Amino acid sequence: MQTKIGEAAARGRPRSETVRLAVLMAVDDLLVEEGYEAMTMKGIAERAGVGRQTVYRWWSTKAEILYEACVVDAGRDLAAGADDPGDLDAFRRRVAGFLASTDAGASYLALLAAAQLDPAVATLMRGGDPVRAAACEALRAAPGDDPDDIDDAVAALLGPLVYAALTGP
Amino acid sequence: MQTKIGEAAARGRPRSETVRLAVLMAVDDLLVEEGYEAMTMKGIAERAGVGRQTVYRWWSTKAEILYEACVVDAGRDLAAGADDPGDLDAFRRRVAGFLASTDAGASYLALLAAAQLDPAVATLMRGGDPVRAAACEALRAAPGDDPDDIDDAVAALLGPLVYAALTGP
Amino acid sequence: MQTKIGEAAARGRPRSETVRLAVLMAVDDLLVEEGYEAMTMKGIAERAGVGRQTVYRWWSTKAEILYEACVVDAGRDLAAGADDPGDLDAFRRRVAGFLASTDAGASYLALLAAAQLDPAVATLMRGGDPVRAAACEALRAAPGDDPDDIDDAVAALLGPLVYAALTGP
Amino acid sequence: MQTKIGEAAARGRPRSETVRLAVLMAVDDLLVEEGYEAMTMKGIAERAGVGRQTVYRWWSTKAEILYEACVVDAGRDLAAGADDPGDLDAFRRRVAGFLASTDAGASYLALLAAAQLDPAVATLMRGGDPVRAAACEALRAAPGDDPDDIDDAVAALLGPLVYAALTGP
DNA sequence: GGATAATCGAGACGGTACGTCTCGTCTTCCT
DNA sequence: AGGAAGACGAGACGTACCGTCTCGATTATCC
Repeated sequence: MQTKIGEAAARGRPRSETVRLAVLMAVDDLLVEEGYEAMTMKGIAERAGVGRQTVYRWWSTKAEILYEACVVDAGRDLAAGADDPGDLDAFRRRVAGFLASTDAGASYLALLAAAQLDPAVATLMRGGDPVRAAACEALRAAPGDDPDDIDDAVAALLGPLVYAALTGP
Repeated sequence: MQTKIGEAAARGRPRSETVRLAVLMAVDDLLVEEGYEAMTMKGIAERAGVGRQTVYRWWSTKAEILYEACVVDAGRDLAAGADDPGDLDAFRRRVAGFLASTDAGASYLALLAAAQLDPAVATLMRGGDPVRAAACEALRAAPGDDPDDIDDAVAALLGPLVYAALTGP
Repeated sequence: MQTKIGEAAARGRPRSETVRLAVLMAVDDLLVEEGYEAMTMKGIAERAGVGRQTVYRWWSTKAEILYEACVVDAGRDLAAGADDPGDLDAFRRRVAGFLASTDAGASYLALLAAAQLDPAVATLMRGGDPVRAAACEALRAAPGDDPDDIDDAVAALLGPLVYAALTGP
Repeated sequence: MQTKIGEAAARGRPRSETVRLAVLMAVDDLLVEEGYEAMTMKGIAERAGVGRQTVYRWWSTKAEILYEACVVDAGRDLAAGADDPGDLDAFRRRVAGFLASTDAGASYLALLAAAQLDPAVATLMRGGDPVRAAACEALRAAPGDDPDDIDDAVAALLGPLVYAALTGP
């Protein structure tokens, strides 16, 4: 197998995909078992059976790892049905299910909360919030006049769902 | 009269109100200056000019301190206007201003987020959420039929406001 | 009851002899039970059933308390037999028994050690070492020419006994 | 050949000899400057320019560090002359000089005292007392009949010297 | 096929917050 | 005034995790 034309030749041992997946799974598991606050870089490395430096080589913080683990699954879980692109009520039900019942939903809520407490995480989430992106798309596809302020519309659509998930049991 | 009847005589040196206020103010200041995540019990004690053990004697975690600092101000800032008890739009504006512009609002958002990441904080907030309490009261006073599910009604009322505050700038 | 003529009238509540004895007994007990290092002012006060400030009012350190508890008993235990003032072998046996078998002996060894580690205790012991005093008296009463250097003579007399007690089981 | 047969391959970063020596020197210095009682694990780490955890990784207590610093030097300082193996008076002079004038001698006296106050230190010293070991060897080499009780002989030999050093200026 | 280079597991390193302990002082009420 | 109770500022305790570093071992590409 050859390297793609135009790519710098990758010298040295290539990154282990096994390690990447082991870390992402470890983060998912630990979030459920211990919660975000109790989760540590040390614990993640040990759970994944991986050296600590190896984790730091590819991610800077636990939030970054969780974000990567989250976006992969969020696309799948959220766009799952993809029933009627214009049905906002169906989208609402899908988001509610995502937040309440999936690992990726729990990760997303944790990241949303962490972004509130740590500016570094806020920067991470600012650009690529997968749920917000899905909401924007659903709003665009929905019939009716485009709202004046997209932010208000998203808040009206997602706000009650997210609030219920945050304060719910 | 020296001590109230039925009250145990207070033995030993009484708790210093000065210290209590210094700690609450320190927490308010540090939350604004450094953020919740960077705030530490050590830092709070030093900022308040108080021994570390003295802080631990009265509060277990920074969340507990912040909660006490928050509820005191929340009642004042939130119920301030109290213009028309039945005007939900006025209540919405008041909450939006509280979340966006007051120290107590910032504390409240931080606690809401921290509750998502730390089960201990969740327990703390479960019982006495001052904003939720105000929302329940506003809903009760508003004209119109009482909603079937109070939780849904609160989510519809506060959700967009809180979501906007969480994801806003 | 009246105050003695020529003495300043003792105003206020007089010092409680009960408290003094309770503290001295507590120190003796705690030395045996927990050892000198583990003994604390707080622990002494609690064991004696006495306020902490009350202990500090009359003594500055645990060494001072132990010293007072020691000298009272040392005189009794050491001069007990008082058989033949000139018999150095009898004195040796008496000292060995004192160091090995009495509470006051244990206290004395602890103070001797503490003096080595803490200059404040060293100052305390410099002046009034009860065992050294007894040894000097025994040497003076013994027949034979007075030694040139009293320090050497005391070291020759007490050294082996103290060393054995220090390193013994 | 890379690793000796039967030896486990040393994994991870090897222990820093620089750190070990820095800590031992810091202990020696602090004992002289501040005394044993005032010496703290925190202070040792700071003086050595070393993390606190690094000290705890290799030693449990300040006594353990001092012991390691002491035995290294004691062997050198004590067996230095080694003039006539059978000359007990020469040995006495060597020990007296060791106790009075060397850092290792001061460390030894501090450990001897600490062993009296703290059972953990006593256990540490019980096995490997370097001065006692030297004394046993000197006695064995000395002409004359072997004593009935080695403990008595050591006490007679070292007792006066140690006692003088303990109570001296 | 040997040199080069980046990855991996392991773990020591300096640093810092944790929550607990005792210190010695203080402030209150009670006797 | 003495004494018991207990809050106070201060600071060391031993532990945990932080992020960095330095090892030996492994696994790829390049010459």
